[in-house]
Amino acid sequence: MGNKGEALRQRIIAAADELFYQQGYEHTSFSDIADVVGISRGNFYYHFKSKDEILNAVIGARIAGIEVMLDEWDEKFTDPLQRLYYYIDMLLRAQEEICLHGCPIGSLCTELAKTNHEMLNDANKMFTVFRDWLMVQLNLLGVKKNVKKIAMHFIARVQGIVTVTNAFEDKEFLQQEVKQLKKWLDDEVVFPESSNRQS
Amino acid sequence: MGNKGEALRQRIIAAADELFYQQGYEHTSFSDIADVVGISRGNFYYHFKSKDEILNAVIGARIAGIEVMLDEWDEKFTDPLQRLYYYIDMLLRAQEEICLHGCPIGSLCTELAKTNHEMLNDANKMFTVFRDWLMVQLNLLGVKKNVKKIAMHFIARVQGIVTVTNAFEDKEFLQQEVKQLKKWLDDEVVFPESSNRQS
DNA sequence: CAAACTGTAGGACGACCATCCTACAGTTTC
DNA sequence: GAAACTGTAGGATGGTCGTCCTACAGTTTG
Repeated sequence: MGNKGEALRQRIIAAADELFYQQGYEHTSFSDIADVVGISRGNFYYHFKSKDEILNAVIGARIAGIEVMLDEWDEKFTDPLQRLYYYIDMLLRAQEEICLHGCPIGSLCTELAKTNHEMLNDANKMFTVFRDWLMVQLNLLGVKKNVKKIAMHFIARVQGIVTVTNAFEDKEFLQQEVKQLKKWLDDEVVFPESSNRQS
Repeated sequence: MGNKGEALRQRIIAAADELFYQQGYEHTSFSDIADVVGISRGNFYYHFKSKDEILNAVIGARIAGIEVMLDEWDEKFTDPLQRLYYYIDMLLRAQEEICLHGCPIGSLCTELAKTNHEMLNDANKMFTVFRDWLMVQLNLLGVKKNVKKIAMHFIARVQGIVTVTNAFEDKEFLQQEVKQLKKWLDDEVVFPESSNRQS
């Protein structure tokens, strides 16, 4: 059946996912993953031909995980504005991990860019999934102009908050920025008093 | 005299600085630096006792370099608003490098956080130098409330732009975000129409 | 000139890493 | 029950890394 092998494969991916987030991709060795999963080092090559292949599987799993999560959000909230608030509040819900390890997506992309890794172009698709979802919510809110730009801006705002929070290990900064980001969403995106400021 | 030795020490720091930016700290080996400088590998330990000591020297050199740069900006522009524009335009001036390697400060902090490196608390001082300078300029502009928060917010905005630009290797995104950041500076910080939005 | 110091070179080390290979146990298929 | 396949274990390999050590050339100091 290969059921047992597939289950182990999933456990390897899950362990690698967490370790890549906590320690970074390059800094995580096969031994690290093997220790967590509880299998032998060399046996890895039965499931994955190379370390890059694990990275590829982790990126795929993360993208799938994000899509599932966003579907759940869509079910949980009918109001697109509530969904966007929930997106921002993700920062609060994950504040401990963010303080310690930053953003799983942003920090991986930063690392892959540094090592000139070809898979950067796959990794940044994790952002794209969020972006597309954000665009849908903005559309539902009646935002007509510059929807894609606003969505990308949104993501960049979140990334900035995470980078600085992580660099200073400062949860308070994160908390006050979350408030400000919500205010921006209210004042500048949903109910722009004057003309649309996004140029 | 030790003059020759000191000169070489400076060349090592400069080479390490550039390589750490382009390749990351962990991913840069002694051999890499030695090749660039043109000296033997083992001889490193005459000038630096460990790799961490080079990192320490690089951080120190960067902080000194930033301080010199900001002093030059202060001389070049008398208007604090012009100085802040020039700060934002730094993104445009460095857009090629940002696309390829991100922010020298942000990406280093991200990496050090991942490896639980003690020197993160020294590295984030590079941000602090910018923050303090920003606070001075904001004060000169007559901003009285939340000056520190606005300065940190400023830095986070820049970091977000850099992270996304780097992840997507997208200079156009950087360019449009620069425009938006200037608009924010004008509308929300310098001439806030309604009440001060920074809470 | 001899001794001491400064600076450089390059090899040796032990550790770790990704990868490969072979051996072997368990299951399935014929 | 023999053959084939699935899955696991663990050692071997070759490379790279940070670090250490010794040798040596050049300069300075006595």
